[in-house]
Amino acid sequence: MQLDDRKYLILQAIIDDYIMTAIPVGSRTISRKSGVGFSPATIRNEMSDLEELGYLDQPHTSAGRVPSNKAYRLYVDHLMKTVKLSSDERERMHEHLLSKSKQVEGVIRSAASVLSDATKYTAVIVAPKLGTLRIKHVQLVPVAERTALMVIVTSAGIVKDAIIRVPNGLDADDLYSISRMLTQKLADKPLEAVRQAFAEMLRNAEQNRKLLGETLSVIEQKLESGGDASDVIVGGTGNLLEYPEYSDVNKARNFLAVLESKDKLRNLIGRDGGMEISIRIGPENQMPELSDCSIVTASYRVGDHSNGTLGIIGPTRMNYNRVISVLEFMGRALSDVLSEYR
Amino acid sequence: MQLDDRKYLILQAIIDDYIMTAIPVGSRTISRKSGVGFSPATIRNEMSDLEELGYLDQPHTSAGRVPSNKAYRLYVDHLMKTVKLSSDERERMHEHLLSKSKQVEGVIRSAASVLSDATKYTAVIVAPKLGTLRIKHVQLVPVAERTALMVIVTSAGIVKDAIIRVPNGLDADDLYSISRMLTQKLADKPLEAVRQAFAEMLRNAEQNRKLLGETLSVIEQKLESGGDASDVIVGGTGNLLEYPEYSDVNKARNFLAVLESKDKLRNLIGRDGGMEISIRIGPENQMPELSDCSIVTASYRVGDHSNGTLGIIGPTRMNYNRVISVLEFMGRALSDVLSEYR
DNA sequence: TGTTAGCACTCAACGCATCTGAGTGCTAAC
DNA sequence: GTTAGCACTCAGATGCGTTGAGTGCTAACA
Repeated sequence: MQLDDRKYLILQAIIDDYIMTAIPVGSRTISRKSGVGFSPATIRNEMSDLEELGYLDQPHTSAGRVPSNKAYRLYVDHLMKTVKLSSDERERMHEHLLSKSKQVEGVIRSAASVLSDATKYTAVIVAPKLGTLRIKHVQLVPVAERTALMVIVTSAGIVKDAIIRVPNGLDADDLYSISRMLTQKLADKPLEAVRQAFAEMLRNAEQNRKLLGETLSVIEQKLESGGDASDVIVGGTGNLLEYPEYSDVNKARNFLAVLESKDKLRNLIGRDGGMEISIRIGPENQMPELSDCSIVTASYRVGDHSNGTLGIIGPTRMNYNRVISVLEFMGRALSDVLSEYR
Repeated sequence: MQLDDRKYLILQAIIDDYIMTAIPVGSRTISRKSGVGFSPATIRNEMSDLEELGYLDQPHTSAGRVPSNKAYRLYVDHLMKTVKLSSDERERMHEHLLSKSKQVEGVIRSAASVLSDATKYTAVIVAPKLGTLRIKHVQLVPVAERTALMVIVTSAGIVKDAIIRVPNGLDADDLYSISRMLTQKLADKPLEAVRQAFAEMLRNAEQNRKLLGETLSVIEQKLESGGDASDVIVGGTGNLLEYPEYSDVNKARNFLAVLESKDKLRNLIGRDGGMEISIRIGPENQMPELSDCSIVTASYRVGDHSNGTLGIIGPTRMNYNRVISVLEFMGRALSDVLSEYR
């Protein structure tokens, strides 16, 4: 059996309706819709076919039909018609995005809150991986006896820090000159070159080998690691509770637990860096806790080589349409705002 | 009517029971408890008195009694017997606290997760206000045309940054020397002295007045403002859903909304800096959304003058006892770990 | 005089039967 | 190929009696 135009039409109508109402859709409902000129009986026949083809599920005999994940996949790939955001709304979002700023993290936070407000789902934004950025400045600041804080500033205006131990007998001035040396050697280099510079420095170092060694290993670790908890920012945590599919407290708790483990989230959201828009529906996101959620992600650019990810997590029956528009817009807006800082 | 020993005993028994079960307590239940040698009838009389005195409420005629906020207040002030944490448990918490570290923020995050795990409620930790810390280092790093990132490192190893505009004609070297100057003038000064130093610098500055002006105003703003969103860290968001009082989705959503607005949270948790342990029960915390929550806070020290706050938010029938023990312990532990960095 | 047994009373919660209506599948007519 | 008609299904709402934990009151007891 093949999908003809009428089947597409009906499937689309069902999905559109279910996305809005979350209640199983009956043949009468579809029949009444403008644009569909068939009687309930005809629709029923088609629905029966669609169910056999795996696009619809029926919770129980006397209920309407519910789109399957396969149906959503078809929907986002072919059926969905895209809508544009009103310029008014774009305006508002852009404004809100700039409202706090002054800090990269602040901008990202604003973005998360704009995203979640605009979509009514949960927003997650992952900062670009340090390893893909370039170092701008390294500074060792003595904070206590034999302890210093290492601050790394990257090209995107992202700042990372770590506490390191300092060997005896090094005073503030020593740390300053080491900082200057590190900055000179490492500035504007991509990760590969940084590693090379490390090796060279260690070879040539007559004194302070130990400190240099530790410093470099911390930097390397920062650059290579996926990132830390502050790189993942979540907005609209509570939004999911709006939806009937999460009125089950247990489900809600599972969901919140995922939102708290930033590492999982980073893997989930941050993984597809390159693509424009990525949509994962239900089980496609490989995570049993989120098997009835969909995740839509886009990316934003920071500088030339590096990008972060912004994403929306919502029920599989989410308003893909709108979510995609919002994500596309915010991806661009965020890129613009952040490259101002670069 | 006065509270005699027996009334205290019974009230305590009722509260203890209700804290554990969350179901209204009947006279039989109390009568059966070891330590209370009276028949249900006697208990009933006493309960009736306690209700008249405002310590107990009755959801409906044929239900047991529930402690009122007044009762909880009496409980935490006089009735509650404190328990000690097992050394085993202390050990485990301390270990977990050190597990990530390397960064002040990382330690605080760990602390939040330890707190929420240990209590099964929601934990909030507020970093010390910048204004109470001392500046260790100021650095202006050029990140783009006419734009620089200002990084401020404080004595506690806390790092803040902000984007600032740079007037035309200043190159990296200029920014470096200005950084050095700022660091020299501002290092180790408390807020008052910093302000004075500002004034003096501005008076003497022949060139770069504009940049200096902006820089200083940003620093001042950072020092005086309550802080930004990253200063408030929440753990165990989902824990509250464990409790029957939050099985109402609406309540849960309200609660989550409060946890998302970091400003409100900071006001709520960070307000009583000085006191050892502060307990606010229900309406005492002046926030309608949290009128059936209790908030218990303690503080941790960073350096000599400065302290942050750590707190637990839970239902009014929370296990005050345990929460207090855990907060006291973690307050000390956090102070210890963070002063290592100082 | 304080304590307790006894008893009638209350009322949320539970189980159970019934009703309702949205929805289906099938058949026969158009 | 489409549709009207009809019997059938079944979750969810509604109504109702039962249950049992809990109370308050009274009278007897130590």
